[in-house]
Amino acid sequence: MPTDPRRPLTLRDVSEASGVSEMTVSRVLRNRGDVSDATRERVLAAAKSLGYVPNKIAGALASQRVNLVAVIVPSLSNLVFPDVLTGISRTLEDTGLQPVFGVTNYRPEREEAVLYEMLSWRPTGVIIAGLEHSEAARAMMMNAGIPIVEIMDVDGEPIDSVVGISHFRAGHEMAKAIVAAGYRRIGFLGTKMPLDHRARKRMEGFERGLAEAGLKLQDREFYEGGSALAKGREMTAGMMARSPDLDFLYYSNDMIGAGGLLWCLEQGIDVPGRLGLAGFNGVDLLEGLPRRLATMDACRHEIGRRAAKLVAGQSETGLVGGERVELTPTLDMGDTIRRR
Amino acid sequence: MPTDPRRPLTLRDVSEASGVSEMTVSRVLRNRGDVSDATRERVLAAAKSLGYVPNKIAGALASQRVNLVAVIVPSLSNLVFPDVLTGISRTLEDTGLQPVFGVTNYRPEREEAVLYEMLSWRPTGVIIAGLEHSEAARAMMMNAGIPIVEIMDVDGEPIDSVVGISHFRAGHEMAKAIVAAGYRRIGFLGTKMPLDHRARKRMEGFERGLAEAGLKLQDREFYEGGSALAKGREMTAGMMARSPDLDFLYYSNDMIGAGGLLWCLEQGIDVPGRLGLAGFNGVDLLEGLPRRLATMDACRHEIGRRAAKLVAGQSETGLVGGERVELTPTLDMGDTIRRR
DNA sequence: CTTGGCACCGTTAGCGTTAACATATGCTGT
DNA sequence: ACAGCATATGTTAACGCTAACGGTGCCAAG
Repeated sequence: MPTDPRRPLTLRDVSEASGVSEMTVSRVLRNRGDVSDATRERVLAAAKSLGYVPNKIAGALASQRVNLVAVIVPSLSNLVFPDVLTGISRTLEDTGLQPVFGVTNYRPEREEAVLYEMLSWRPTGVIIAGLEHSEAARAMMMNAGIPIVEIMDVDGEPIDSVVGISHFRAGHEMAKAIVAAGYRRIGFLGTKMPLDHRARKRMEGFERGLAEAGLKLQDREFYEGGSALAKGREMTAGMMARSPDLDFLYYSNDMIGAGGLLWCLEQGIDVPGRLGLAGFNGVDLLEGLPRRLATMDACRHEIGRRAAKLVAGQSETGLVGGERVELTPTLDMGDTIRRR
Repeated sequence: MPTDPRRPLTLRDVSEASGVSEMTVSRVLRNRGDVSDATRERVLAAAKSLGYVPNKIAGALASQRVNLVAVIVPSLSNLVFPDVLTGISRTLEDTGLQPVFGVTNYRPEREEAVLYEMLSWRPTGVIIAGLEHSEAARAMMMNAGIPIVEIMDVDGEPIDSVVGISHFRAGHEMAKAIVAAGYRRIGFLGTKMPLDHRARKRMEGFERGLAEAGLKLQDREFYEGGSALAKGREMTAGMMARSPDLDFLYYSNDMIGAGGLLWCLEQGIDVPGRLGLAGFNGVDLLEGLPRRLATMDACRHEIGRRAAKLVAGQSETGLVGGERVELTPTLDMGDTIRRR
């Protein structure tokens, strides 16, 4: 542990070193109120030479203001979230607000714990993934008296503001596009995560879309754990062996879709003629595959950006609180859905 | 913004509601000191019904203890960091410590700002990527009087503890393996990031390894921005057009390596016979490619885990501070380096 | 010369919690 | 019965900072 020579530095040390009151030092360090240039210089020099770092704990307590924004996401392995966080981080960069991330691993009790912990730091706002929370979590957010922005998903009752896409509609649109392209015997491959509500809603929307065309899923399979690309391969092989007459596979994310695509190409299957494929997310990581997988953009950066703007009070609609921002995911037909 | 009915709740509200002193409430909520079961019940019930959430700002100020750990990384787009953060997050989960993430975008001035901001919350420890920091940043960490753990890289002078791998050595080992496999005309493809010190060190180690065998790089190319997979493709095509006699390509990360691999396979190039390929990172995301790219594991989870243990004071060596943990990346020859 | 205003800086009183100590109550053993 | 101790609760004084307000000196206008 590096040097901790004397007791921790306080404003008083800087004030003594520069011969002014603590209040003046505080003013200088926060750029607030009038201070002559001469004293400002002196104070800054003293602070620097001492290596003083303000104590925001005390500052926040005294001023009742905290520049932290709590950001709660289920996972960092799912490629979607790092992107959202990046959007948030970038947008907050020049607002004086600082994001504080917490991860729940898709576990409601973890979410509750992380939320409690974060609220106890009295952040300026909360950005949290999803609309499904425990009763206690909802109650905490309702009572916090700060802006709450639920992100990713708009299918449900928000606590305050919400920024996201309709996953139900995303699935629904995809189903319509697939049916319109003439595919009829459709299989679904997804994750075995009862708590991933967005994946569930996409599938529900998808099935609804099929139903409207008088169709239903011919086969489905779910996986958990392991590398998505490899799983996509395996599951595709398995499903095509089991249901060889399928003419379309809808994957719940791009990674398993890419695995499936690679497998099909190796097998010499005619994609998209004999078999169509689609994923979800618009993971640009995957640009550069032999063929562009059909997908739907989840608007990850934009979600992060808009959510951050909302907590920063820079709403693009001028409203305050209770805002609903539904973004529209664009369908990218790629090279794996045939054009008629 | 959700209801903010009355003024914010404090310990006093809970104490009045339960008919005991604030101190007793505080004791109950922290599980510290003796409280009779009867009062404990009463206090908990009151706190719950009021929806009280403790104010850690005040608590931290009074107790001079903060359960936050500052975690500073350059980026979240680079697949490596989400993995490290996941390791940290998981390890800290049952220590009562809470990670607080900050992102610098590889910009030293950003790093300095984020660090200053985070230190001003007086965290219990700091986990920060890399060994290269501005003078001011180093000074801040030296004076913070808390455990500092620099991660990812061990090639340099740590401030306090360090957990990582030697990127120089990683490059060096890879060069030796490639040479041993009989390749002689070698090209390098990497990122154009002067501030990505680890990539730089890998390349230096790599060149040294070649030099020791009397070889040098025949060609090199650097990219920035864009999708890594697509870039890998493009750059590989470009380089092979320019230097058709190359017999090995070393990529600074697995994503561009994968792009290159896909391109080679499409071109019908004999990999690894005619042309060998290798990347870096051991991104398990990529398991499932038609062929397994040779790579070197960066020990991402383990780095996160060990670093978290260190700030949590659970050093695996029993030492306190100033610890150096060098992990050994394992070389995975995959299917893209020929075996003799 | 006064008056008012402005620029600059200091004083006072908390912010909500906890450490440390003080007090009250019951119980044990002799 | 009463010291002696453990258990259970209360009281007081910080923690380091900032909001709010109060001076002081100086200058321009009346």
